[in-house]
Amino acid sequence: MSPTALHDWNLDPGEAIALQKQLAARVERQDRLAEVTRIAGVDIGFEQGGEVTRAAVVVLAWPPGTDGAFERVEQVVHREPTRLPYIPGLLSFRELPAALAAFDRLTSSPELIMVDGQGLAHPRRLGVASHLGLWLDRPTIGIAKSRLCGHHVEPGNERGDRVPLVHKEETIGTVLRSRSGVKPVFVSSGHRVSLPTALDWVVACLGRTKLPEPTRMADRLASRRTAM
DNA sequence: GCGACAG
DNA sequence: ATCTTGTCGC
Repeated sequence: MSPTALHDWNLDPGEAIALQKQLAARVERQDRLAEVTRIAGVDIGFEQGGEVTRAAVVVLAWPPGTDGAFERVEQVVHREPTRLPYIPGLLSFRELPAALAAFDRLTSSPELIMVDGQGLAHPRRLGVASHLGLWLDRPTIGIAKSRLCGHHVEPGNERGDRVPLVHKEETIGTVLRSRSGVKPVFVSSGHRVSLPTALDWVVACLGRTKLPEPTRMADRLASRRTAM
């Protein structure tokens, strides 16, 4: 475990859940981000039938060019043996070790990080985006392609339409129709970014695609076999 | 006890 | 997440 590490990663489910409850109290839900000039996108993919975990981090320059295109400043792909199976609610324990190794190899310092997965929209308010933000002590936003917990009505069918995601009397995120006619995405605060601000950034990074550019590019790097 | 369940 | 071709629609 590194000097700045919050905890060890070799925990059984019971210990992991207890740890999440402790860490959740340390997640900052208010805005506390520096001026943004670099935005990172993170995603994890698997190879060899799941035996190998592949973490991808892409850093884009902000703002995009006049043509709307984002300049790719840096990218890192890290592979390592998969350590745990997927357990709903404990995703970060399976994916973060590889993601952190990828960040260790990153030379640039993005002021904002967008993660493929939930942030506060988690049963114990510690989705992978929040967990990563806490560990790196950096602002993060969670963008998931499906729901983990909470309830919501169906958002309008036009790009930009949104409805709140509520869990136990609390608004934990926003269900956003990022592209008309396509399944909505679930946006939530990760760490040091409020929900309104998180939504602003996601919308600002949206092309004509469903996913914002940072995670969309990380997605391709993590899932495709071809070098990009 | 019976469902639900990020990636 | 991943296994996988063609096909429907803007």
